[in-house]
Amino acid sequence: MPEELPLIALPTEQTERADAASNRRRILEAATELFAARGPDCVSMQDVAQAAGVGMGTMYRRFGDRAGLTFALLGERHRDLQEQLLRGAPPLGPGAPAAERLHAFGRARIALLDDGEAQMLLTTAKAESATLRGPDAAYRTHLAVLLRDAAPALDVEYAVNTLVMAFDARLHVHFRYERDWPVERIQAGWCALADVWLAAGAGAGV
Amino acid sequence: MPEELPLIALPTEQTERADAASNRRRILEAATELFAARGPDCVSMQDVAQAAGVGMGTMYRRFGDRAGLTFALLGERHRDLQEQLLRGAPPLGPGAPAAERLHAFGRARIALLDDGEAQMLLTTAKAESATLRGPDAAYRTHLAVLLRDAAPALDVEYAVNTLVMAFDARLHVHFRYERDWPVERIQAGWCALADVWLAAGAGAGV
DNA sequence: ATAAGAAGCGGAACCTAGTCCGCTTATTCA
DNA sequence: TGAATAAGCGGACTAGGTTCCGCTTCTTAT
Repeated sequence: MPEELPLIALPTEQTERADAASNRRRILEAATELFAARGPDCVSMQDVAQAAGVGMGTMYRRFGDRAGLTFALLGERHRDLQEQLLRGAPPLGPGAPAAERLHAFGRARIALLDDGEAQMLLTTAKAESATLRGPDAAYRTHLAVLLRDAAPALDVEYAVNTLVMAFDARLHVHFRYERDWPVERIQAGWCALADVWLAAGAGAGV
Repeated sequence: MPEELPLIALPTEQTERADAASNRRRILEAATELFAARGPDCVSMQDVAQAAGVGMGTMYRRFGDRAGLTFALLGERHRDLQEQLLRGAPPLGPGAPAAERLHAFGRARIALLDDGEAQMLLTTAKAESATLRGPDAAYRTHLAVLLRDAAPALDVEYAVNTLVMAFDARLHVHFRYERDWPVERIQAGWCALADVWLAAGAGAGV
């Protein structure tokens, strides 16, 4: 039996009108270009709307807010990773021991964060954390499943949260550019956290 | 020898001009009243300035930004807690074993968060986390000292971050009001996290 | 084919955090 | 006491995210 399916929802439902779908695509393309060209902190929603040739209303109808647009832009990479988690080869995919799968996942996720994602997420810093609504929301299930199997003695929900909070974009930027840590140190730290939960939870259960 | 002194800076330096100090006081009083009366999410910086009888320039000269004002409002409670950590009776103050001190601190800090602080911090959600600049910034040192002594085998800086990230206001509100957890569960989760780091780090060191 | 209605659209208006700058006032020192 | 000066002040202004609403366009059922 495969794990639960915490797939990131594909934004394009079939009930979307043709012009709406084309606008969505144009907005995403325009945003991708502008973000790449100027950096995400020098691109306003106006800029994107103008470049895409749509009005503000359209932007906000499609994506809800700036965070929604950002998450949509990040969606593809995360759908790939998620696909690997569900059906890829071990250690990312099923088949490897929990500790190895956790490590592989953590490293991969932090690598994405390090590859421009953190900067993008920082520009969305409104009233909610990416952890609860953004890409990482989808990984909670994955982590919960792994922990529940391998460390049943834990308050799995709490442990999962410590693990995803560690993907916080501001924290990543802090470590990386204010403290000059190499990515590997952040990844190692995360793996240690995962191990530590596993060790603590393995005892009582099974 | 006492621990290092990560004291939250008192905002009133003696070099502050008399009118400036009085304005600071009036702003803080006005903000306290308005926040209490309407809730922090229904009070703009304009509102506070008007109620205090000062201009916007004064607000921003005194407190830098909305987050600065909020942190100042929270300051007193945190100075109290910090005082207890440094010079109070065990288990908060010096003298108790590290695990007990960590538990006592975590519970106290989460109690503050639960007592209105989370809602206030949510309205500041700009480009930085309270973890890096707000009240919790001051607790990093405390945690680092305790961990360094009791668990020298760890990457203490990373572990400290997982511990303070768990004080995230959004996360707290999520657990508390969207998932309806009792405070005690959050506190227990945090204590478990602290224990788990201690257990992992105690082995190799000393 | 066409009319009815839902879905979508544009962009001006709004709200609020944060900045700027010319004027005012407390302080200090002769 | 009375300049000189640095600190502080007010409030109009800017910028950017978000909302609103009257108009347009796609869809579909007849």
